[in-house]
Amino acid sequence: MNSSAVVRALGALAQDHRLAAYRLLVQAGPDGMAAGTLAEALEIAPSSLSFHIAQLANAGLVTQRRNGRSILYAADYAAMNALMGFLTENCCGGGVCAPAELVRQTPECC
Amino acid sequence: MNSSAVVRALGALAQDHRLAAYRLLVQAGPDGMAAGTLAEALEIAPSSLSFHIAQLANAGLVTQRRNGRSILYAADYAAMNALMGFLTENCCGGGVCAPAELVRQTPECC
DNA sequence: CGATCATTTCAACTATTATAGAAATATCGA
DNA sequence: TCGATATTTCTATAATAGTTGAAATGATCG
Repeated sequence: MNSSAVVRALGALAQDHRLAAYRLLVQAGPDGMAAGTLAEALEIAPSSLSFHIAQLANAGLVTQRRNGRSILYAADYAAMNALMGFLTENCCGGGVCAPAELVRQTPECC
Repeated sequence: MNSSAVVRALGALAQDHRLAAYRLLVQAGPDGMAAGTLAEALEIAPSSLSFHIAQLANAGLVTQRRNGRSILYAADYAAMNALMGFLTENCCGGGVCAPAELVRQTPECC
């Protein structure tokens, strides 16, 4: 995960509706949630949800798949791990901290 | 750290120059770096640096103190810890993961 | 196939963000 | 105090982001 991907991921999460949507998806687990359900839960217009969720998807933070007429979105836990790794791996000049250990100890789901 | 503070922190980091500045400060350690030094390292105008660093400071990610004519900025590791904690603490419905353990195992510097 | 449902794309507008240069503020050294 | 240095604030401008409603796309069901 390079700097520009990290900026995109951080920017994707740096908005009320998108952070809320992402957290709903994280809680929803691997099954994910339909776009319409998300829009309803967040109380925003379907087109707004589409606009925001596209940014989360573009940043690689969520995946999408079709199920009948609905499109289900789900959090990508691996991307979250990579983001967290990047934010820690370069700290303290790289010497003192042990980011690899840290990530390894993180449960697979997040 | 509430949702709006997290959005502010993520937004502060979600920009090339600011992410680069923040990482320089993280590497610089507690002594920090002068505003002018940062502007020079990032190759941006002093006024631009001032604009960006103010957002990092407003988000609570960096601290500032005066040293002679210079103003030294330093990364606030506690804020970084809080941000990381928020991003993990609500995952998996709160049941499966062990974020408290995770944070505790993180070295104090990051 | 035609009607319906779910989602995305488009268009138009408003608000926020990023940029650079000039002016203002604050500190230090002579 | 005066001049030099460091940083911030102000001003103006260009670019990006967020919102809504309408139209278009894609998939299902009768």
